[in-house]
Amino acid sequence: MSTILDYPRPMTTAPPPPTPVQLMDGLARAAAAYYRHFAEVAAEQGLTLMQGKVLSLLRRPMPMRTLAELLACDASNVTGITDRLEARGLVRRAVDQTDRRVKNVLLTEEGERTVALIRAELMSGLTTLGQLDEDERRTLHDLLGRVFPQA
Amino acid sequence: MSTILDYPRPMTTAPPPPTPVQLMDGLARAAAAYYRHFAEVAAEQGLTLMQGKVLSLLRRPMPMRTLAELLACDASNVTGITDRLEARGLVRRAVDQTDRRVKNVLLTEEGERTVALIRAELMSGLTTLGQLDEDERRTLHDLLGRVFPQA
DNA sequence: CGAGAATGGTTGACATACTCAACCATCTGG
DNA sequence: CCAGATGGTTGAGTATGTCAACCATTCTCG
Repeated sequence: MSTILDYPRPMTTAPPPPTPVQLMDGLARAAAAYYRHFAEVAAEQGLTLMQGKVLSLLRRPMPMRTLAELLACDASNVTGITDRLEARGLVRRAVDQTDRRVKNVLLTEEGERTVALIRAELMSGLTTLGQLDEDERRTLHDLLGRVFPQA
Repeated sequence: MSTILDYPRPMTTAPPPPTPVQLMDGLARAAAAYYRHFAEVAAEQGLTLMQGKVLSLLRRPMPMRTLAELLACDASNVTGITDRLEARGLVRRAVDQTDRRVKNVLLTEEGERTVALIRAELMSGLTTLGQLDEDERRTLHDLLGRVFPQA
């Protein structure tokens, strides 16, 4: 059909580049799909999306305030989420010894187990990731890092 | 053999490919950053993340049920969100003529204006996207499409 | 046709997420 | 030592989210 619109391009068939709008749509779809998957995985452990997020962030203990910044939400919100996680025995508050205002949140054994399950299920559910070869994984990682720079 | 999809790098230093875990982390960071940005843009219009999401989905009128599927949430949830959007005059319910059970949600003029602002601000805020060249945009779009296939 | 099942949407009850203002405890800098 | 900054909690209020129960309409099939 599209015989007329051709213009000189490399011998390999290069599809037309996506418009910025299409790219933005792609990002939106990807982000939505990621969180849909994450929410499902968290739900398997009886957790909400946010509870799963917090557990995932706790690779190392960190103050409530830091969690609030990472989640981009109010500190009082973190209080509530942490309350519920603590009530389930997945998390613990430990008063910081150098600054007694600070409460460090850390995973309990049970919390470690749960987050390990979540991570495993998160990976095994995204089978498409495993279908990328090394170059593609490197490229995707690099491009995402450039579009969404660290911090 | 896919020479055009590679971007230039010195032959000697091929950075190590990211581990699956690192890649998953990259996806998590990107998704979080995307929604943080989206939420900020929506907030500029006095809207929540979900309200902004719904407006963005309404490129064309669609039944409540379809919205619920796209948002991956319960239909009764969509009722609430639509109620609030309708109360602000951004959206309207129209009974479908072929199936009178169905209510199609559509943007009002005001809703169109608002979503246009959101889209514009969403783009102009992500300046990093504009810094990718054509090949990189094509590659990113392609890889995202493969990791998160359309429906 | 007509009775029952299926579907789209709303309502009500309830848990969670989220923000804001007010507040206490602790720390920090003159 | 005191005034202000900082970390966290509480309380009020709204939004989001699920579930069960419920109409209205449509579909299925005897």
